[in-house]
Amino acid sequence: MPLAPHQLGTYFALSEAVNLLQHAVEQQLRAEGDLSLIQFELLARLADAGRLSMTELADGVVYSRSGLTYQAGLLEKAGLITREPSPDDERATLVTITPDGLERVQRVLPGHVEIVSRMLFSPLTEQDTAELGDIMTRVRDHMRASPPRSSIRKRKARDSR
Amino acid sequence: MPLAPHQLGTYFALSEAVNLLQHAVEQQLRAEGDLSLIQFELLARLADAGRLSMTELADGVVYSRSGLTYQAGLLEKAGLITREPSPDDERATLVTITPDGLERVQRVLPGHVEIVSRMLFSPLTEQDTAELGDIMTRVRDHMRASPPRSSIRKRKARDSR
DNA sequence: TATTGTTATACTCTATAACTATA
DNA sequence: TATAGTTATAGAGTATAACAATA
Repeated sequence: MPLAPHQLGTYFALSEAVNLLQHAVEQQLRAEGDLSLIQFELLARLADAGRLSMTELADGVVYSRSGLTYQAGLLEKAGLITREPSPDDERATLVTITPDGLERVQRVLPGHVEIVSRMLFSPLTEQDTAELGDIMTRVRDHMRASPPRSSIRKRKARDSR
Repeated sequence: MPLAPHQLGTYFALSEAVNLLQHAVEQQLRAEGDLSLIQFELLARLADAGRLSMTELADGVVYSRSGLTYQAGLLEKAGLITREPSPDDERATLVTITPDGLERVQRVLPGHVEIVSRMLFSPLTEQDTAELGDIMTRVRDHMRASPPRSSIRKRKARDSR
């Protein structure tokens, strides 16, 4: 089924707007907190959850395990997180945010929020925001429920080893 | 002004969904056409416009000039575009898509469209799509009209040299 | 055997600054 | 002086495969 013309326009506007927003946010995080977007997301998740295993931390960040190890290494070297073996499962590593890490998140959060408010929400009514949230929540849940073919391929390839 | 709770949820759903979609699209473009998303976007713009200067090509792709030169170098080496000096303005470089480049775009387009249809649009009604398009078009135009502070800083820095 | 995580490695991408040439 | 584009270079991010250790 080909895309209808209005679908194409919707897709382009969506991609372009999110790219512009992410680009602006990356500049802000780098300037005010010396953090990449992914590092901020990891810290924000930890600030919310307190302590997570590497696998839990990777969930939702769409990341290879080695990539997460790399980023965790940077954050640990910067003193923003600590890693320790889990007592429950000795294969697992528990990641904890440090006071410095919390301080860093709090430092960049106002600027982050200000940009998102100004760029994304300022031209929207409350009803727009609610509709957008409803639509994108449905889309996200749909995507999470039906993984792309690449994941299926990977699972099949792994299964047939 | 802090974000209202429902704004935060909207922002997260939006970011996460677009990230998942882009990740899937990148896998598909790489697998079926050996192209990065940016290379595909550049080729698609050229397929539509036929011939563009480097500056025109950069518009909308949010890219440093050197980054565009790098990507154009890759595409030219792959035989998908050609570059030639402009007769009108000898500083400018005109970029043209080759028959091979067009063929490459056409090769990956069906898979691309299929993924976007399945991941983004399949859980949406026509009205959802229209609303999403309307909202994101407004947001995108707003972002384009009011550039982020970093651009202002750059202009001011340049002006005061 | 499967899972958790790390390491080694190679590659891609991106940004900055310096540079050339034209307007 | 400003603009179009390239180059050199350095750093960051990413992915794959091989690996060790535990479940």
